[in-house]
Amino acid sequence: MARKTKSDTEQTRQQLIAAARKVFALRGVSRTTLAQIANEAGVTRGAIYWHFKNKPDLFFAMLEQVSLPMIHRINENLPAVDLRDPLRGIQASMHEILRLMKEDEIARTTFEIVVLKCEYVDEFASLESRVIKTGCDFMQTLKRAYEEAREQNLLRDGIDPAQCAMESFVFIKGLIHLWLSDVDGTIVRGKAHSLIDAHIAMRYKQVLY
Amino acid sequence: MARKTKSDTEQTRQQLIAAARKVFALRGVSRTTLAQIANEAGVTRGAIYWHFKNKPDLFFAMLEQVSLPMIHRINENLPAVDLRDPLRGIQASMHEILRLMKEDEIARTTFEIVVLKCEYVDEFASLESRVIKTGCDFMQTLKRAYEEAREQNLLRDGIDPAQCAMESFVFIKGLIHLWLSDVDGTIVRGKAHSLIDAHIAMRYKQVLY
DNA sequence: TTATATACAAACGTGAATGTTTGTAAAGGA
DNA sequence: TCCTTTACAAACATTCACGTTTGTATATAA
Repeated sequence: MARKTKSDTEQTRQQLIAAARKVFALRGVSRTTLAQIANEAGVTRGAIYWHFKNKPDLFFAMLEQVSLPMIHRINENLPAVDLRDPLRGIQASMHEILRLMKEDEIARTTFEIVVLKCEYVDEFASLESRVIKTGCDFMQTLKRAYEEAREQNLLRDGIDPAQCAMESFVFIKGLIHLWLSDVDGTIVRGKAHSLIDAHIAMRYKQVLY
Repeated sequence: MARKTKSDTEQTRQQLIAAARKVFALRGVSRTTLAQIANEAGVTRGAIYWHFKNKPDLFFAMLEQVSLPMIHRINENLPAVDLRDPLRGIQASMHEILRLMKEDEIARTTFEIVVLKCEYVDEFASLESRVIKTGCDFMQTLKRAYEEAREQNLLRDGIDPAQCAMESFVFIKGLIHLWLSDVDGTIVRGKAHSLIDAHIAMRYKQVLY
């Protein structure tokens, strides 16, 4: 077979990842065969075994493509938006997550696979701890923002920043799951943004709107 | 082979369901083979094919065993606990869910499978809509409780009962997922109950504790 | 008591996915 | 120009899970 140039090679790799994402989302990770992925990418299994060790390896390569830039984009919204009001930063960060899932098809599909089309066992069990760890980092950032809000006397009395941060994390976790499950968009998707606003509004000392 | 009496037959069926639950939780639904389940139950695959059509059929039978009584137990806590304070009813219902997951191993394992060890595709895609539907019912009940709370002037100003109900549903969904993911219990499990209390407290007109 | 249906066990056949090996045409270096 | 390596395709061998069929001992009904 015709050997490709270096950029062609990388393109094949990217096509394989894209094909894997598509088939994973359609058939689920376990039920997806490497032949299906190869077929979707217009190559044979030989190409997969050249670029990746096996299915889990391809799976994690697919994750890498989105996880790192995503974490960065979400965190950068947190502190910077409005230094005088950290709650707005949290709010913006949450809206950004939703925006990503709506507009970025790659991110959305990847989320979908991680949440609904993957079983957390054996080689994939490590994914669980990775997700948890990322969540903890996010929670820490949230906590700092809430502490800052309290110092600025914005936070409602009797609210503990750490607990509040965890509750926000639980909230966004649940929201993501429900948003993804609500495929026809009749239950959650239409109201998700205003839900975030309500979630944040409840934390203010006085309700502003 | 020795034919069993009627009660023995039902016992075999229950053993198969218990074995399926155990192996599903360990290996994930897709990777679990019927031979593994039969082996765990101390029978052969012949017994499985006698009692169930195939793996999905066994899977849904396993769900039936817990879903119906569970829904009932959770809902019964909602309105009745304290008619003078519906928010306490919501709170009690949420605590009851946690209690179930902690103390009822069958319920916990089943939750674990549904949340972490199952891919929502093909025959199992219908499970997603079932979960969603159950959630919507729960949300409706929550909404009525919040409306009642508002009529009794317990609810904080500016809170919309429908939105508040959805946020509570999102909260409990996220909490269940994180509780299950937090296997070593260092992050969420120890604080889950107080998180619920904080979630409810934030909805009161004045913070009581 | 005999016949039949029950509740499985055991064996069979089949397809299909995996990992590996072999083949091969072209790219890139010397 | 020639050789080596690359980037796959294609073929192979093996395992394995599934569904089906057949066998069989025994409860139960007649």
